[in-house]
Amino acid sequence: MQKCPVEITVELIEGKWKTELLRHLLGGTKRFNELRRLMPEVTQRVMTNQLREMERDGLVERTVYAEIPPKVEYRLTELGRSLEPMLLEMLRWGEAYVRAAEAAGCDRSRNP
Amino acid sequence: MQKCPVEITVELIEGKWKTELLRHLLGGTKRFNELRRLMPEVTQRVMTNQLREMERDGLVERTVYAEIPPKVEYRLTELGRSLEPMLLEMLRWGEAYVRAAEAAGCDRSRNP
DNA sequence: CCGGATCCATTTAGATACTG
DNA sequence: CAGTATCTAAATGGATCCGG
Repeated sequence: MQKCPVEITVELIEGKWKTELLRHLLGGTKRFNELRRLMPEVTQRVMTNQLREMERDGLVERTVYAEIPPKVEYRLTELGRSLEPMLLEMLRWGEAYVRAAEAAGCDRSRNP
Repeated sequence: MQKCPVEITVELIEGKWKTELLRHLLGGTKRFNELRRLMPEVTQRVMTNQLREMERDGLVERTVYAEIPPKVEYRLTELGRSLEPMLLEMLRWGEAYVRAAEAAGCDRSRNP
């Protein structure tokens, strides 16, 4: 059976930190430690993983400069930038959801 | 720190079978075994879990009829139905992605 | 500065059997 | 018919240390 494109889309952005990374990268090219400073809660290993997955998926480009000290830049590919309108849709839906869920007293806490 | 609404949106639909369940439920109310027949690869336990999570999140309504044999219906709430336009956006983006990734020879296989 | 190598904790899903 | 109960497997994320 052929996998639904919606599912494919979800898989591309469902890493724990990917949407935040995408948000920062939509603002322009960033160096590795720049991203680390923007997201201090993420460990180095996990951040590398998430970025490499997005690279493999064709959303992110990685440029290594042969310098001492090393310098590595991450930027969105055209495909990555093409996510923006969809992410905005998701943002607006999410905002509406939060309002609706609060109004309905829906408890979204994961620890009952 | 406040969690990004995009991230919230992703969390609501990122279960392995949730988008498929949503697709079926967008077509109308379904009984439990009806869903099972539509998705034979999912085990009972997992299907129950995913449906219950979506119920807790306010996307799905569950109606139990006090009959023998039991009858349980699942249907989308208004909030759940409000996902449709966003899911269509994601569908269209996903389709474009697949075409672009294939054209670029991007290997998305998870087992190198 | 960037990240690889290890080891561990947690979460998620699947297999299988049983029940009101 | 529509679950629950157990057990196990796999995936994901995190902590920590090491290296060019």
